[in-house]
Amino acid sequence: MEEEILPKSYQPETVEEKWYQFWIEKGYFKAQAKSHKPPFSMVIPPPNVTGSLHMGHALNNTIQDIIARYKRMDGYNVLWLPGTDHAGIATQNVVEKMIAKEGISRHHLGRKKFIERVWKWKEESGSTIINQLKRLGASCDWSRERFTMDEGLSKAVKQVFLRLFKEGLIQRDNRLINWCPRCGTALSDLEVEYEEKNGNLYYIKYPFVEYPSRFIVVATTRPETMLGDTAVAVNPDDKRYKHLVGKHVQLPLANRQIPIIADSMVDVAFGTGAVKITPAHDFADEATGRRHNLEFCSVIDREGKMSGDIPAEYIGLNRFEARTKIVDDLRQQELLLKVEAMKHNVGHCYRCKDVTEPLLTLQWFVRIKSLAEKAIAAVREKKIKIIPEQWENTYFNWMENIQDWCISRQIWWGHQIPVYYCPRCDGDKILITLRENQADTKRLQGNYNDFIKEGLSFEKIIEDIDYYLILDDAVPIVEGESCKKCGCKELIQDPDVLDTWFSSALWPFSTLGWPEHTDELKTFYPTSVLVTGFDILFFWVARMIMMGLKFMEDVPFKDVYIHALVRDSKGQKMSKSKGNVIDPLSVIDKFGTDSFRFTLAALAAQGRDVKLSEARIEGYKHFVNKIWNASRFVKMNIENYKVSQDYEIDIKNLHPFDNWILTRLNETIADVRSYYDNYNFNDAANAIYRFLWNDFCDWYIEHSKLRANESVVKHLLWYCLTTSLKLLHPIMPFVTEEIYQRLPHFDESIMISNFPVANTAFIGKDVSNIELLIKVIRAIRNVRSEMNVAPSQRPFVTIVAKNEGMGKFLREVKDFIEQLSRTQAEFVDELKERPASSALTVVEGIDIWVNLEGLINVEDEKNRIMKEINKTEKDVEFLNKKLSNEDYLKHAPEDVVEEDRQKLSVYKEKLAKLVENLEFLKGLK
RNA sequence: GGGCGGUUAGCUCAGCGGGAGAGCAUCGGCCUUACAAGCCGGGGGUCGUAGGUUCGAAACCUACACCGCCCACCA
Repeated sequence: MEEEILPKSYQPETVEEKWYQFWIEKGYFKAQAKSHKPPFSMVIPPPNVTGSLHMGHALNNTIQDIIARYKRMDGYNVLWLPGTDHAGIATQNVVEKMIAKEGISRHHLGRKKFIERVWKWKEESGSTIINQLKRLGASCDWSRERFTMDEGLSKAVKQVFLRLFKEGLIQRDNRLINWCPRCGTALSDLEVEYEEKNGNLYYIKYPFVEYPSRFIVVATTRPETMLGDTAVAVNPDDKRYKHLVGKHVQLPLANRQIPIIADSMVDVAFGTGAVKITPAHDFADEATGRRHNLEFCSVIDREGKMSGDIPAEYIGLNRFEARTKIVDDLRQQELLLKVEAMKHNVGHCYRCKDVTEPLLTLQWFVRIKSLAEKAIAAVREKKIKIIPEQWENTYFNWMENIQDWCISRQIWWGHQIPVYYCPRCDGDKILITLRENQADTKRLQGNYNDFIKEGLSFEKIIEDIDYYLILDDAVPIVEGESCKKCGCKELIQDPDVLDTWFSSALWPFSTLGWPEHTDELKTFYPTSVLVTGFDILFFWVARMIMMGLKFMEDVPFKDVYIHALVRDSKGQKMSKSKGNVIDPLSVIDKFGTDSFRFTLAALAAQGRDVKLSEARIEGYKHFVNKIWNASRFVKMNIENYKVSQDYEIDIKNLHPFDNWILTRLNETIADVRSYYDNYNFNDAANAIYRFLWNDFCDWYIEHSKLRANESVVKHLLWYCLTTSLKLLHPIMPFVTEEIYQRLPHFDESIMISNFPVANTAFIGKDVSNIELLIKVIRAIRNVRSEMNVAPSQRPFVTIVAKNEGMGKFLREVKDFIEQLSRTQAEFVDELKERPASSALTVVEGIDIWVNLEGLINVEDEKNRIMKEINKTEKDVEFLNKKLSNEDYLKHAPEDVVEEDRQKLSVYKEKLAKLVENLEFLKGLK
């Protein structure tokens, strides 16, 4: 069964790979689509398929693995479904950079070849992060690994798009959107990061048409957009400008005339109180423009260059060059009044950090309001619990102010929008072609079903829509499909792809086989918990809730556990540019996976960022080693003992130490269970740490050296260790398995053993006797240390205690006192005469005299006892004061007061003895 | 501008109405036959500031300060 003696220290590298393979081979990670066990499911937040593991992943997946392993041991049919995300823009950018090294761009390759290239890269690098997750110990059901662009998920995406479209929830529209000139695509509002930058506020003079020598002055941070101005706005209540509303000004440089309009959006106090309005390049101005029916004049193109109906000298300049030139030109024409430095927020692309540009373009949008309302309700009604709860506010705040979601991206890597256009037909009025296979149609539920029952009614509803939409389902659309109007077969698919987060939003049900009605969906949806960082609360979590409610008519998960960010030891965000990135894999190599995982768990307090340092991980490596050595001890001590699972402990006649350790163990089990259940992983980690180290090792093992031949001790050494290993296994899977296998064990693996259940007989049991014993031993050790008694010395101690109650108990455990305090003890009922040259310490009314003969002088003892007197005096003073306060006695609960009274009498007694002893010492000279 | 978190020992944090805690670091003593990656012991804090509630506040309330996030169309 188990091997010989354990090596002196734990070597992670030799065991981790071995056990991971073992678990996989045994199929422990696999979930059952149908099972008599209760289901428990999680879907992994899919990492970027071409990415590699960073600290955020490590924390995220460690937490999920802790939950998965705990629940599995606790009897659940656990599905932890893994997978990766195609990560549209991010992946495309990576591959573009790669081919740029070969001197080519994606446009050289063409769409088809480029996408082939990306797939190739995906095939090459896609396993990197999966393998890294495996090194972390992640117990995902790898047989169910999914990818957001695999066949099944693509089908789900198309279904969802079609249905949302048919319900009018997806629309195509010409609106102002955030555009990244570098990536060449539209972005959703969320994909723009605002950063405060130093900029200028330029005051520009716009001459009146009727009085060219007079001006209205506008202030702007973006003078280059003035070429697209179509109005100047003032506040209707602004007395300075009231009379000018309706007049026209000459737009400098552009040679156009634009009106002065009144709009309450204008802040009278800011700048000059007159605002240039550029509806095609500013979100606020867009709204104003729509309110006033202004012209939308685009002057910046998709590459961020000046274009459109503007003077030739500006055409082709990039935005920033144009700004410089326009300011110069204005200055030359004396139209620039002044320039003030000003900080303002500048939007950046979250993928490439280029400055984003509001552009007017034709895009696809999800009308999200109605979806959001249901998603808000689900959280309000606690159908979904967000943990920690404080995030609910953030969620509500965002959801209640949600804007339509721009889902089209002008890139190539992703789910191409399943919409087709007929190149021959009249551009603006086209029919819809819809095709689905019959089986699918039958399966669809609810409104949708009714909706498409008759092709006619559907066409009627959408007859005003000006494009073709075809569900590219089982059969490729290009083959055999034709335009219903002109019959042409050369339909062109919309070139845009969907926002990556569109497919991610379907993840909890698309990965379970939707739109098929699978056993997996039935068993595992809704999933039990989603574990994620707060940074994708809006990107992902909120959208999953909306889509889940819409298409599954149920929440996608019951709990959302939101964990913190991993930062460096100074609390700074880890980033490549700062050079403070700690690579999880190198940490694993250096310290082992278990110490790393334990560190993450121990630091992952709810609502706090994780400040990670290598020193910390190294510290917990010591803990791993401590467990290892405790196991060595246990193993050596049970060598010739046959461990039995059925060992019956005689609860009524337990040795006090056994009673104590079992009480501590069971309390720990109950605590750890509750901590795991409530996502308090740091508390769980600390509780196990304390039990194993401070209780089991420091006291139980140490005391057991005196009882080494008792079978109950052998049993309990094995039992307590094995049980705490099980508690720890979710956090430290490898070392716990290694030790479990080397000790006598009754399951094939610790992974499939039952998670410990607390024996209620030991919860809250009175163990004050051992607690007193520990205090006595500590007090003696304290005296020894303070008086510099060498550890090799075994002084006599005289303990004054009647042979009844606690005194009797202490007499019974004399051997342990002697062993653990390294003394020779004698007990007396009362002192006949003061022991010579001894130091006195008092514990709960029990006098303990440590004989220091030949070891110490009187002066040292005087000093020591003075210190103890001072401390005790303070205690007495404090309690006296408290107990003489009438208000306290009147208001405080009985038991609190009673406790204080008892404490006071104990302290007073102690003080009297100490003082008496001091007086004696003084008399000695 | 709105919102959320934080401020407790040198460091990282727990405590969230009844005498200030842990780990690490530090100091002193130990190679005591599981473990020096260890054992034993010590020192160290007017719990950000100012008010308030209370018999009693690190904890609850109100302001303020500083740090960190998130959201927002002051150009």
